[in-house]
Amino acid sequence: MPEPKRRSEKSRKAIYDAALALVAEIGYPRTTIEGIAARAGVGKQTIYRWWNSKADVLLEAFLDLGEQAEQAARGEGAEPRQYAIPDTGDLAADLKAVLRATVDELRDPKFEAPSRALAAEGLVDAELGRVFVAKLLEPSLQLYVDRLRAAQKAGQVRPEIDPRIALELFVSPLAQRWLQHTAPFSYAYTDTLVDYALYGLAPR
Amino acid sequence: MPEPKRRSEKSRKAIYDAALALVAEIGYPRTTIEGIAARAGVGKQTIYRWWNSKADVLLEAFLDLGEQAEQAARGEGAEPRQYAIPDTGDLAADLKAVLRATVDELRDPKFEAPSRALAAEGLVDAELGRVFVAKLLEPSLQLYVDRLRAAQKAGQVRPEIDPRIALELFVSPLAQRWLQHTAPFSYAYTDTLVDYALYGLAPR
Amino acid sequence: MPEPKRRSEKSRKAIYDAALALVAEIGYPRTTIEGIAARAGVGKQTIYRWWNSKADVLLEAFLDLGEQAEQAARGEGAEPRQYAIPDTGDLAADLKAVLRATVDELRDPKFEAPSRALAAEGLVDAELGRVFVAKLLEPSLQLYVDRLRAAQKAGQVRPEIDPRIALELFVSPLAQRWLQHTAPFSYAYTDTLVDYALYGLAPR
Amino acid sequence: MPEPKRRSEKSRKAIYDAALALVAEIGYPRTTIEGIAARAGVGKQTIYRWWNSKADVLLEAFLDLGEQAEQAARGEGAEPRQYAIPDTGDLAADLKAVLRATVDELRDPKFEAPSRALAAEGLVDAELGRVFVAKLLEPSLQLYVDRLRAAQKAGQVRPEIDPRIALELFVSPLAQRWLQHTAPFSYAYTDTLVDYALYGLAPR
DNA sequence: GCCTAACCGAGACGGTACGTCACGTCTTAGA
DNA sequence: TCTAAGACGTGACGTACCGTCTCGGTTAGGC
Repeated sequence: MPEPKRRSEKSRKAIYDAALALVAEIGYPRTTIEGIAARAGVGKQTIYRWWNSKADVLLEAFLDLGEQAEQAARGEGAEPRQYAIPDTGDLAADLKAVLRATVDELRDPKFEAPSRALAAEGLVDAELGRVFVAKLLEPSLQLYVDRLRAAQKAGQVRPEIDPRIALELFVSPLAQRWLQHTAPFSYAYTDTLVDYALYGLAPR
Repeated sequence: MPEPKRRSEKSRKAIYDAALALVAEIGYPRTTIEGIAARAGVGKQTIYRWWNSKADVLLEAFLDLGEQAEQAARGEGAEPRQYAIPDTGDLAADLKAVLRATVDELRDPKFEAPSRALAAEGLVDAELGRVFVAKLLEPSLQLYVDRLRAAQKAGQVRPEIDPRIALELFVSPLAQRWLQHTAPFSYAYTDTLVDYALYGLAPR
Repeated sequence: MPEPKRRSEKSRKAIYDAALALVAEIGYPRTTIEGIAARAGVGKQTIYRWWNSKADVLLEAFLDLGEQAEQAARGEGAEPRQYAIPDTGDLAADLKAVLRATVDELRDPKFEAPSRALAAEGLVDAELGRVFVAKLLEPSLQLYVDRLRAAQKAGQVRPEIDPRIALELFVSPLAQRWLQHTAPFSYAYTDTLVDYALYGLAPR
Repeated sequence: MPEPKRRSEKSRKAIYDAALALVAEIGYPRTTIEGIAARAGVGKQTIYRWWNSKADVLLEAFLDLGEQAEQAARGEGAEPRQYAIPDTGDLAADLKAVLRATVDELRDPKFEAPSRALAAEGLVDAELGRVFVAKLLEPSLQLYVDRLRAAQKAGQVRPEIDPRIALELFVSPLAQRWLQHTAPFSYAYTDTLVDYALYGLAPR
């Protein structure tokens, strides 16, 4: 039970950097705790003192990366609620815009390696999966819930629809194509998903 | 390089059995090639001669399991095309029935451990992922394509709909809930997915 | 490369003991590094960290055995130069006595297995052979050189004789009989060697 | 229990060649039975059928090499008893000549690698050692016995001398210097050995 | 402003599994 | 019918990391 007050901030950052760099460079499976420690110029014990596994390290590093990005964004723009889904009144357009942005983000190689690795590890390591979903996935999904509820109020979505399920109609297909490379994804694809989801497959 | 004609069928089966059993008993990460070899009563080299990795072994073992199951089914029933989606004329009912069956199957612990492990490994190992998708995923998805095309002919699905994308509206959400435990799944859930997908979120 | 200061003395001793015991029990060829590690309760890496080969381990173990024996002898006797050849004035008698003692020593099964193994390995592994000769053989031979030089001063050996060559006349035959079992050896044999060497084969 | 009548002569020769070549090229320890079989273009079983170990193969190959050399010599010269020690009446000169020839032979790299390897293996493998000594060593030594007995009859060696021991005075030192590299050897050295042995170390 | 307890880097340790090599046995295709 | 080819179970190799454990040194908090 270490004393967080004495914790070295410099080492913590160095470990995050080393972990992210190694996963990007050589992939998650070949990234080792010894490698992270060596790259960070840190003793192995310093890692074992504060984390339980390399997945743990990477998860925190990735969360930290997100926070930094958020703070950077918060810093320049005056807008405090950066990460909400826009509401122009046109639900289809708003969803398409957000999904297109998501496509761009998923293609950023900087995010791809660690998030794919964490997703994979989360499938097998239940505890990590729980944290991964709670910390990274659900907050994003909640934004869709909010936007869909607004759309319900505006009469653009049927009132009996459960937004938490509804969002999966377009989010999960994109996630699956990304994670499993089942098929390529593009703006056209996400646009189509939104149209299909909103207007259904059956003739109207 | 090795000569497949001289391959020992007994060893191959024993390796399949051992791999599946170990993954089920102690989980994929703690399953080792040495462990599989020992359990199968086989030399390590016999595994390395025919497979590249433990994921490879497990994938083939799982495919073999599927083939055996299929042959068993083919044996008792007279029906040669066992694995098609039924077509009663009622698309919604047919899809709901198939998804309910899928829910049951995904809950079978015998299938859960290896398929979850393979899915996870496929996310990170591109080559394995490709094979996983091609051999296990796509054949199943093709059945939905067929059924949706039939529905289009019957006028129950709009003709401009792309069935390969349409099927993702209900298949991917289920897959994601199963893989990532983002939320529980049930018959009610899959029924809802089918309804949402067929009739859309927007008011009709 | 490793830091000798942090070296575990306990492990080192345990490895020496295990190596000597195994060579004595099952013979050198069937002694393995894994076996030594297991017997010593030590990780294989701890052996590979400090030695290059099992021959290396055994050589050091054997040298250590000699040092211990020497220290034990030094401890009880007051004589610091324990290992010189006695000089009673009678060269023939002195040499015979030493060679008889050597015969006894070579028959000690505790020394036989490792030293025979090291000698054999040294024939084939040049580097090991060099060390074997320098650390084990030459120091002993030097004692003969000293004794023969004293004999030269006393007029018992012709002054033009090279002691380093002369000693081989009785040492090498004994060594060869021991190593290659070309013929049995006994006190009578070594006595004969000394007589032949001192007085020559030709009539006087 | 194989049937020697059906044995393939071509394979036998090919195995000898391969074994000698490999030992010369990569050394005895890195020579393997699989390597010999591959090099000889022969199945492993063909080796295991006729020999017990790689030392066995090498020993026979080496003996065969000697026989070939002998037959070649016998072929050109008319002299049937090629390998006796000459008797010019001058024992010292005869021995010096033979030892000089031996020095030359020991320096021949073609013989060095296999004979050194066999000697080493013979130290540790008792059965092989026995055969090595009986087949290779003793016949040569017997020639010295014969020559020394002749010298005794001629009054050049004291009658009470045991020739089998006497020969070791000059043969063993040379053997040891060669095998163990304890010191270099030269014509001067072997000449010296003969002089010391014949006339003794003590003043006459 | 000093003391001292903690964290720090470094890395040796007992282990486990890796992927490779060679062993000696056994089976098979083809000459 | 014999042989080359080589797959098989076995076991050791030498390496890579695991997670634990010391070791000095440094560093910051409470006295």
